[in-house]
Amino acid sequence: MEYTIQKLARIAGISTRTLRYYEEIGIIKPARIKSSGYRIYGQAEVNCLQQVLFYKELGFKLEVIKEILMSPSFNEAKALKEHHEKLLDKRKQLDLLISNVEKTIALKEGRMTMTDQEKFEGFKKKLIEENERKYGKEIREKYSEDTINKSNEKLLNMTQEEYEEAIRLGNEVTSTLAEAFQTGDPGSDLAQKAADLHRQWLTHFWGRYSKEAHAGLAQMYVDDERFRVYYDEKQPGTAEFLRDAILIYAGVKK
Amino acid sequence: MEYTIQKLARIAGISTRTLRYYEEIGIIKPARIKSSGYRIYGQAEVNCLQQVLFYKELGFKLEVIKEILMSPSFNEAKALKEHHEKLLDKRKQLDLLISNVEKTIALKEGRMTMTDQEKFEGFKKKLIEENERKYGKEIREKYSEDTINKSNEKLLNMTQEEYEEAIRLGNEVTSTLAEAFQTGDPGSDLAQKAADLHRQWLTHFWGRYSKEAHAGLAQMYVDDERFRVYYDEKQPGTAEFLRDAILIYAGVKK
DNA sequence: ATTGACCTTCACGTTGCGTAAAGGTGTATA
DNA sequence: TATACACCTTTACGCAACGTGAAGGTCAAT
Repeated sequence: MEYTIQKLARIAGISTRTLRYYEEIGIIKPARIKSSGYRIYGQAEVNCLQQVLFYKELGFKLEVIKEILMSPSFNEAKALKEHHEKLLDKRKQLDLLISNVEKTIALKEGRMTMTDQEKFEGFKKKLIEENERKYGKEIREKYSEDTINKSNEKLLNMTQEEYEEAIRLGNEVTSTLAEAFQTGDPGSDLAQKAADLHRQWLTHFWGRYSKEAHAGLAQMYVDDERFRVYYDEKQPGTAEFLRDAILIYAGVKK
Repeated sequence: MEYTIQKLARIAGISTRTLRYYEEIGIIKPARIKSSGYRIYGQAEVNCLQQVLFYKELGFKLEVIKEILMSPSFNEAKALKEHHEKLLDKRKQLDLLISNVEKTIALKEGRMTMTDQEKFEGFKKKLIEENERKYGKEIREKYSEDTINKSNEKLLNMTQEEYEEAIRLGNEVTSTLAEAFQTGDPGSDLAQKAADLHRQWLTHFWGRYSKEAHAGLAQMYVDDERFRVYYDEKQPGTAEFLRDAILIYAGVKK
């Protein structure tokens, strides 16, 4: 049986380039070459190629395969064992690498969360300090020490996820409120939704909820200039609107 | 602190070529370049290089390292985990390869020893059969059945190493004998050495040694044409010479 | 004669540098 | 000041095992 280069490549499952390359480095030569220059391979070449591919699958370098196949005196058993040793060394190296990468991942993860934790903790503390500095005295006067302390404590004990949820809720309150403000009606569904969101937001900081406290806070939003500015910033009257919505929500007003 | 390319290479433990290559592929650029064209690196570059080498040790490709270091938004954790996955895949591949090589070694060894064993066993059996066919009757007449059977049994139980040792000894007997034959004196040191080697050779086939049996065998080498031809083949008179040497060695002659 | 599949050689690209070659620069010393 | 010597520069080939064209010739069938 005779094969053209492509036929041999197909039965061997390799490319014609590979066959030409093998010829180039002297591993397999065609049985003969036609006058047209076409390579013609015979059965012997098929067998040889089989051997080559076998050793290649075992990860031998082509130069070594060439040596093995070219000189029958070549100690194949020795070559196999040496190759085996080399592969074991390679695996050792690889294991070391993997272990190092794993260590790095653990370390980075540790440091990341550490860093983030630190940042987060620092952020929360700063928030509380700022609250204290800004509103401390007055709030402690208006609300019981207990409420404030619990609020701060809760803040400090919040996980990052909880914190982010609280922030998200806060933003939702703001946006819903802005939208509801357009209706002009603190009793409207949207305004009541804003009030509800505000309650949810509040419970993230206050341990428990009471209509009275909620209503009281709402009133404070109007009474205290600093809070009022925060809400009125974009739309004057928003603080008052929120207070009314909350009062309705809390059932102290209709 | 400013560094020339070689100084930086030295503190980093790499070559200047490597630094220039890193510059070529856009990983590290010198802080500035002097009018002479000399590259000058600063502290920032030292730090950057440190990062590069760190990732390189973890087996990252330079292109990936570049991405990691160039864009701070790059998800390093993800890159590490992907890399980790790739390394695990690589190890799996390697394990498979090693297992295949091991199987091949076992197979080849198995086949080799099997083949050799088979060859060897067959060879031994043929030897005995031949012995029986050639000399059987007569030898069984001259020596006891017991001696013959024991000899054959011993032959069959010989390991390949023992067998090869016996062959080797046999060859040594022949060569030493040929050399000793030149002296013309069966009592010479060399002839006695040949006799001793012959005894050693003999004990490989006979379980135990006795001067009498040795002397008897020696006599047979002369009396039996077939044995005599074997020894006299290269030098006529060798069989007789060996017999005399053995008789002296065994102490039955002086 | 033309198509379309197949063949040829030549040659560049891949990865991470090693290793020259050919020639300019910096600095210490005779 | 000349010179030696260490250091610098750019350019470019080499490595392993092919992949991937490009440019052009061959074969078999229509």
